Parts: sequence; structure tokens; C-alpha cells
Amino acid sequence: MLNTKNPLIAARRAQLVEAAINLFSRSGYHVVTVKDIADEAGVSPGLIYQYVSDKQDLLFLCLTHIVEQLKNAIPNASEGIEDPIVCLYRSVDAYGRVIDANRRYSMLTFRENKSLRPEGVEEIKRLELETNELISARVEACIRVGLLAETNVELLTFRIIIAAQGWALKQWRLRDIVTLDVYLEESIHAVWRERLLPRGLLHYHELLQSGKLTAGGSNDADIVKAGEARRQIRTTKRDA
Amino acid sequence: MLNTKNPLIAARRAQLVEAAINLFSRSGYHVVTVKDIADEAGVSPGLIYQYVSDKQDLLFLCLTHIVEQLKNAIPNASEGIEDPIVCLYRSVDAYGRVIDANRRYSMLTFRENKSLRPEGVEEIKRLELETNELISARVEACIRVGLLAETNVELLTFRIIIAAQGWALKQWRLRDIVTLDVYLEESIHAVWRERLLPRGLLHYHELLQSGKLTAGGSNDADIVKAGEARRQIRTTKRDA
Amino acid sequence: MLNTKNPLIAARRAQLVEAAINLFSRSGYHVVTVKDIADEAGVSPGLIYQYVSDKQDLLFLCLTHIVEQLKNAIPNASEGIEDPIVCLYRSVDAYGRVIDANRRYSMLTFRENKSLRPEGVEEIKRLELETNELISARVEACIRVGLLAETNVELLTFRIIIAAQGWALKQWRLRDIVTLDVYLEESIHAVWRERLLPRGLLHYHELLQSGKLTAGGSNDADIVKAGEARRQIRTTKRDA
Amino acid sequence: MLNTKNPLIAARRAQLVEAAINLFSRSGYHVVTVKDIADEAGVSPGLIYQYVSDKQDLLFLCLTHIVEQLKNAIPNASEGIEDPIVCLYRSVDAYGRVIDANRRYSMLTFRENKSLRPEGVEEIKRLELETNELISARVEACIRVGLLAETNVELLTFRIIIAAQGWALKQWRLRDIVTLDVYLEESIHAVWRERLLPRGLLHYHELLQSGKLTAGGSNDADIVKAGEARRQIRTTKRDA
DNA sequence: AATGAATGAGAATTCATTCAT
DNA sequence: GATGAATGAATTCTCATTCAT
Repeated sequence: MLNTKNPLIAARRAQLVEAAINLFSRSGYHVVTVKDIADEAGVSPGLIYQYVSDKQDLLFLCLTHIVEQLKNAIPNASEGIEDPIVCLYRSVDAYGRVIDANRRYSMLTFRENKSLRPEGVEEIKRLELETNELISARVEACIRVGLLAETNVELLTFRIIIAAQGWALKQWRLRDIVTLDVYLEESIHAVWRERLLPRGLLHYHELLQSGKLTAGGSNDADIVKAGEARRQIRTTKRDA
Repeated sequence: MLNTKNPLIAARRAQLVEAAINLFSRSGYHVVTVKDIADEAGVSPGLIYQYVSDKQDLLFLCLTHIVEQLKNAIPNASEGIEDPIVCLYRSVDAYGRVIDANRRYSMLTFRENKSLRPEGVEEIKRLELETNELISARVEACIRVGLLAETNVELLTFRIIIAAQGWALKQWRLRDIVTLDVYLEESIHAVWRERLLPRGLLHYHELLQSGKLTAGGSNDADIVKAGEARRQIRTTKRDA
Repeated sequence: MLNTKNPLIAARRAQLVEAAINLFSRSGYHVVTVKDIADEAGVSPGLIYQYVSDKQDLLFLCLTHIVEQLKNAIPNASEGIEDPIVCLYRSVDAYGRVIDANRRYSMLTFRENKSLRPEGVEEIKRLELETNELISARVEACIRVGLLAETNVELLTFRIIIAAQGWALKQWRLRDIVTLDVYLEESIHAVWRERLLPRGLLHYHELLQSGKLTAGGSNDADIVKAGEARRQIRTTKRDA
Repeated sequence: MLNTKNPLIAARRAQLVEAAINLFSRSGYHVVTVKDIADEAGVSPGLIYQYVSDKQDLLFLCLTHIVEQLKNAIPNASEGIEDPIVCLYRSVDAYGRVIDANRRYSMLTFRENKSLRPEGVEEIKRLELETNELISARVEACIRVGLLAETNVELLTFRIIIAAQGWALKQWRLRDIVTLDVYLEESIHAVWRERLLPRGLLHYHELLQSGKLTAGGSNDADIVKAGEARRQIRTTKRDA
């Protein structure tokens, strides 16, 4: 990960990961050279090897970084929210919107998995499952209070995640036929909405009419923040 | 494509594509060397360049081959079937099962897209859209006779395709929590089943009880045949 | 050489040499592939190895063929001529005109020498010296009868040959500043003309005025014949 | 060219050109591998591509280097000389002697021209014409003051140049029959000497007797210096 | 801490030559 | 005699990695 006691190491790694994600997502891991990354990061090739052990390690850091960002989006989106439906809605919404904001980057995670060492692959899977658990927990909360039908929770979660990642995967065509908002409603949220029990459905419509789902549903702020953070890192490194 | 007037060229290309798909799906395009492919195909490296123009061309042939196989599964599965629901069910079922039988290979199509020349990428997209149209046509037939609710047909098709491809994408975990049959029902077919109008739902349950959906629903024969064909090619070439 | 008892072998070799000379002189020995030559000759690559031992052997046959053609031009040009000055004039003239007619081919001989085995190089040198001797003999005849000043005959011959080959070597510029006829007079013939003794000079001018040098001086017929021969070979092979 | 602001680049290129000229002139462009050049230069193959774009570029640098050296010999030889005959004599002499000192290298220029890209060929021609102009200028000076007969100056220049290059071209035999000094007098200088007007001839013989032509005529110093320079570069690089 | 010149193993591709048909 | 498919050694060029400065 990027977290190290040493702040220089953390900063350098962030800088390198930032550059590498950009290039890897644009051209693919094998096509991008270490020199390319050094240039993009505004450092010398030799420097890179003082902060990561090799190119593959850098890829690992990139994928980890991306997956963790996806994961972080969920708690932020549902912080302090009591209503289990709103909590689920916002979490799924946030996940979908972060995927959208990082379409290219999230493609990296399933495109370049093979380029990782087995341990790396396992670590990424572990992180992805942790992310799923956040969604699963919110689904379970809804089931527990009788709003959502009993079901295989992990499968339902995967269906949501797959629908969300499908947005990135099929961008090349989807963006021509629907907006993100429509896709979220009709494709991502639809997965759990269709399993609402009568009581859940009623509650859902109340929430909808009272605007409690849409208003700030997409906490744009956070997503923008992520973008800015990225941009700032780049700026900093370029100054250096 | 692999179709050429010249039977030798067609056979050699099939042989090379066969070997390449195996290796590419195992290790990724860039990691596999032309020498590896030659060894796997049991030929010399030089020979490859008499049948494909370069390594990238071979990747293109591989992806084309895979996508065309997916596409071909659909008409075969619904041949001579009148009932629009059965027709849709079998087509989607076949698609899902071919994905399953070629999990690794179908991963190739979205993993190695970037490794293709822009024209190649466009061609693959075109083929994928053609495949989608086959599903779309069956969805529309159901809507036309009032069994399925009106909707954005292409989006619905994409939801189905994404759910099916998700099975390959998340194999690493899904296979531990559900069987293919369960996934098909609960994740892939669910997408369109939930949009059945009352009349459609009624008809669907009749079909279900009369066994018209499940019996031969998965025409395993064809899928197995594909596998055998592949194995046969390899055997033949190795004898030579 | 191309002379063999077997007429088929001779014909095939001629056909191959013809094709090879064309290609070698256009693109250079190493750039031209055996396949290229086979295509140009209208035969299969495999066939070539039944008539020459390898590619280098074919180059040797080409260079030999070219040098022999240059050599043959000289006796033809002075056949049956008694006057030593006329004999020398016509021989040198013929040599220069054959060089001109085969500019590209004669460039081959000094360009691709290095591509030959040592024995081949020696053989080509031998042939070239034999050609020189033909000129030397005619120079000596003029000296013997007191028309030309005593001198190092071989050096004088080389000066003539170098001047003639220079026409091919510097074609890229010379053709823009002088015609072949002017070059022959002012650059090639000048070499020996300037060594004419007073009696020789007198005789030379008489010959000039009586038109005995210029009239048919260049026996165009032979040169054209060479060209035709070449063209015929090519036609024949293309029919095959 | 070898001139770059960056001294490292200039030095490395000189080192590579040095090695390449040696090998190319010994075995020919296509026969020499990049690995050979790297070994000869005492560097790794990969390094070469940091200083030249490809093998052909290196050939171009070689030919350029050789032609420029020939060109440079002329001004050096006639620096500060007033007498137009002496100036012409020394220039031609220097040219001939540089050709001799670099026999093999100068053969490269007409042997490997074909291996260059069209632009490269044009550049070499341009440099060669610039060299010729230096001789032409000295010829014209002699004509202007009435020492040399009016004539096509460029043709006369080419005759001189061809005679000089002929020395390299026919080394294999000429060295057995004449010395360089004899060849220079009888073959190279002869070209212009024979066009001296009576006044010019008189002046020429005066110069000859007063030793103004021969004494230091061949400024051996410079030629030797060129050789040493080359050797020094090699030594330097090998030390590094 | 940072540089970037240097390395050299390894990749894609070509092509002279062979040989079964 | 003729073919052309097949071979595989050899070549050019790239790029992850190292290390002297």
C-alpha cells in the first residue's frame, strides 16, 4: 500500500502510482515502459526502483489503490444514515458513481490482473471481497428488518457489483444509449429493488417522493474530491 | 477470419488460433511469445508468419474466433422454435453456457482488447453488437406479442450480456457460492424474467411446469461439440 | 559460368541470372531474397537450388556474366579491322558503350564484390584482367608501330577502364552535364589520344575526317543485340 | 553528423562510427551485425540505440563522416597559397592522398550507397558535389588567369575525382604496378596537366624545378593526423 | 536522495535452404 | 523436374534494471 511511516516514501509512491495508473489505463501494463512512467511522473527511471521493487510491484500498488478507492466510497456515502434502504441506496449509488468517475482505472483491475504475481492477485481479490462485504452488510440490514426478501446475499451483491462494473466494461456502447443516472436506476439499483418486499417497496416509494434518495443521493462532493486529490498529486510532482 | 478458400490456410490458422487462445487466456497476450505459440501448436516460429501477418493479427483472429463462437451459439440453440419465450430463454441460456464453457477465452476479449489495432477493436465491437442483436430480436419478439413489458431493448440486452459475462469475470468467487444453473436462473434469466407482463409470467410458468424450458434447454451437445472440435484440431496437427 | 553441356541447365541458369541481375542491380544483393528472384524468374524458390548451389553462387554467376559481356564487346567491335588506331578506338568505344548500356549491372560488379567468397572475387578479378588485356593488346599494337608513345601499358589501360566505369559510377551527376558521346571523346578516348605521337596524331585526324572512326564507330548493332538477347530470355521464362 | 552540442553524444557517435566504418569497410553493411559493431566499439548493443536511431542511421553517419573528411582535406592542403597552379596541384594531391589513406573507407561510399534511405543518398551526393566544387574553384582560378584551357569545368573535375577514386577501386591490381606517387602524377594530375596552355605549362615546369610542387606537396602531416585522430578516438573509448 | 548512462537478456520477425510430394 | 510448405538460426531492436556519480 501507499501507507508507510516514512512520509517521503508515501508521497513518492503516490506520485508514481498516479502516473502509472494514468498510463496503464490508457495503454496497458506491458505497453507502458518504466521510462514512460518516469517521464509522466517527472522523475528519473532509476528513482522508481528506490520506491518500488519492480514494475510489477508498481502495478500492484496501482490496482490496490484503485480498489481501495472504490471501497472507501461506500462508507463515506452512507455515513450517519439510519434508514437501511437509504443506506443501501446511497452505498450502491456511490459505488456506481465512483466506477463511472474512474471508468478507465477500474477497467485496469480486471484487465491487468493476469500481469500480477499470484499473491498480488489474491490480495486484490481480498480487497474486492471486503468491498462487497460493505454492500452485503447493507443488504442484510434491509433483509433483517423485513424490507428485502431473503436471498443469497453474496450473490445479490455480486449481481450489483457486476452491473456496476458492466457500466465501465461496456462504456463504448452504453454511453450512447443511456445516461449514468438511467443506468444506475434501471440496471444497478434494479437488481435489489426488484427484491423489495411489499413493505420495502412502499417505504422505497415514500423515500423517493420525499426526495430522500435523490437529494444528495450521489454525494458528488466526495467523487469530485477524489478527482481533485489526483490532480493535486500530479501538480505537486510536476513542480518537483 | 479463419475462413479462406485455401483449406491449408484455414486449417493452419485454426491450429494457430487454437494454440494461441490457450496460451493467451492462460498468461495474457504480451507474456506469451511467438515461440511459445509455435511450440504449443507443434510448428516452427517461422511458419506462423506464413499464415498470419504478425502476432497482433493472431490475437485478432483469436478474439474474432471467440466472439463468433459466442454469436453462433444463439441461433443453434433456438433453431426452429416458435414460442418467443422459449426462444428467448434458450438463446440466453445458450449464451450463458457458452460463456461458461469458454470462461477463460471470453475473458480474453475484454482483457486484450487494448492490445489490438483500432480497426481490430472496432471489428470486435461490431461482432459483439451483432451478437447482442440476436438477443435483442428475441426480446423484441416477446414484447411484440405482449409477453414482456416495453423497455429499452438494447439496454435490457446489455444487462443480460453483462450478467452472463460477469459469470466469467467473477468466476474466482462465484463458483464457490453458486452453480452455473443457479446463476443462470437467478442472475442472467432474472433480468428479463422480472419484466414479464402478467400474461407472460403465466405462460412462463406453464412452460416451466411442462418442462419445455429445462428439457434440452441447455443444448449441451453443441457446447461439448465445440470443445471436441478444438481438441481434434490440436490432435490432428500434432500428428502431422 | 552459364556454359554447361546440358542445355536445360544452361537455359535455367541464364533465366535465373537474368532475373537476379535485374533485382540485384536495383536493390542490392542482400536486400533481394531468393523468393524475389524466384518470383521474378517465374519459378519456385526450390527450383533455384537445383541449378545453383546457393544464393552466393547465383551472385557469382551474375557478376561473371556481366564481366564477360563487357569482355565480349571488345573483339566484336574490332573484328577484321587492320588499322591499329581504328582498332583501339572501336574497342574502347565499344567498352564505354557497353558500360553505358549496362550502367546498373556494371555497378554491381564493384558494389557486390564483398558479398562473394574469396575464390569468386579472384575469378572476377581474373576476368576483368582478361578484359583489360584486350585493350592492352590494342594499345601495344599502336605503340609497336610508333603511333602511340611508349608508356606503362597496363596503367594506361586502367586509366581508360576507370574513366569508362566512372561514367556508370557518377551517372547520377554526369548525365546532367554531358552526353555519352561527349564523355567518350573528352574523358575516355582522351586518355590515350593525349599520348599519340605526332605521326599518330596526324593519322588520327585523317581517320576522323574520313569518317572512319565515327561511322559505325559504335557498333550499335551488337549493343542492341545484347539488350534483345536479355529481353528474349526474360520473355521466354515468363511464358514458362 | 557527429557534431552535437552534447559532448557525450558526439563522443559516443564518433566511437560508434569509428567501429562501424572499420567493420563495414571490411565486410559490408549487411554482413556486419549491430552486435559486431557493439563488440568492436567495446559497448553493449543496447547502447547503440541511444546514440543512433537504427543501423541505417549509423551507416549514414559513417558515409557522411568519410565524405566530409575527404572534403576537409582540400582546404587544409591549399591554405594560404596564392599561386593558382600550386593551389590546384596541392588540392588534387591532397584529395588523392586522402583517398589512398582511406582506400577502404572511400570504397564504402560507393558500395553502400544503396543501403541508405533516399534522403541519405541525396545528402551524400550533395556533400560529394560540395567537395567537387572545391576542386572546380581551383580549376577555374587557373582558367581565369589563362594558365589552363577553357573547358567544361565540372566534367574536368569529375575526371580528376574519378581518376582518384579509381585508385581505391582498382587497388587490388594498381598497387602491384605503380606507386601512389606515380599514379598521382600519371593518372590524376595528368588530367588537368594536359590542358595547361603554353604559359601554364611553362609556369608548371618552373614550379616543378623550384620544388614548389613536390616540397610539402603532399602534406603528409595532415593525413597522418587524420589516422592518428582515428586511432586516438578508439583508444579513448576503450579506456572508458 | 536522485540521476541517467549503460547493460544484456529476450522479443518479433526474416529468409536461405531443405525435402516430401 | 518442379513445387512450395516448413524449418530454425540469426538479426534488429527494446526495455527492465543496475550502479557510478
